[in-house]
Amino acid sequence: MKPPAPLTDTELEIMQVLWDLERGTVRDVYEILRKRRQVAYTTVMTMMGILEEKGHVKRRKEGRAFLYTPARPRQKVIASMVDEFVGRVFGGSARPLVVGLAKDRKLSAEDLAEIERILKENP
Amino acid sequence: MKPPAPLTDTELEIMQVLWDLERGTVRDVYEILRKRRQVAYTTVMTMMGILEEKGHVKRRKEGRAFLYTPARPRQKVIASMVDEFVGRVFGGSARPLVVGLAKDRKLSAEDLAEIERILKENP
DNA sequence: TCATTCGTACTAAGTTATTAGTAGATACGG
DNA sequence: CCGTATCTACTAATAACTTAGTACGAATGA
Repeated sequence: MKPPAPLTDTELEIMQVLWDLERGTVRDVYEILRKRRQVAYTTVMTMMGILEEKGHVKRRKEGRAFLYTPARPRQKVIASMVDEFVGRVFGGSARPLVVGLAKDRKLSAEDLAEIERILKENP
Repeated sequence: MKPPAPLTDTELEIMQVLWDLERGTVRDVYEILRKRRQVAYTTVMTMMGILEEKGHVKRRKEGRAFLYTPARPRQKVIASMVDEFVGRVFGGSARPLVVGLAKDRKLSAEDLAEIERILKENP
């Protein structure tokens, strides 16, 4: 059960759609993606095939087409992406990340309150 | 003055060394890098040449070799990497990022206090 | 002087990611 | 039944990234 290879940009883009849908066919994903940017149906299909090979999604036949479902919950995958990012960019410490966000005014007082609430709740 | 293309992994690795050193030759960077992992001198040189082409570093002749200096401060570059990451992974909102960090206990009460202090100081 | 060291420029190979086209099977509408 | 649409599998082309080798000039030192 080792975690799959990290998601590339396009892979992530498709996974986000799939997490939102919870499940979907190539066509489902394609129809959503094409609203944002030009992309070919077969491109989406290729990418979803790759996601399946890499273990990011499971698929089963559903009528004529495959129905794809995320293999791991969004939260877990995103968390490991954050870990990787923090490791690579900040040497593993989240503190300079949030400090930087605060200095650049990317965090509000409400965000702060929310963090405080979470830290209190999960002691 | 457009910001250069985003840093790739190896580029970032070298930039981190260069920001730490403030300036350095290929050999300086090479000697530090090779302590962490196997790498060829010419590989480091190639990468630093690419960093120069991309505008991430400046260089000038210093005796026989080139002396490289970062073109932009670490803080700015890292901040735009964070922006890109937050945009790509969290749709642009820093809140779910820090909330996730808090839930995963990657933030301490001290970190929280530091954020609070910064938000108060920069109103 | 002459071999060695150091540094650069140039070249190249291997990998991965991304995008999409083609061919063929299957289903479906009329 | 036949043409069209849909879906998959396979193939391909391009680009970027990473790594490192080769060639050659300049300096060094014995």
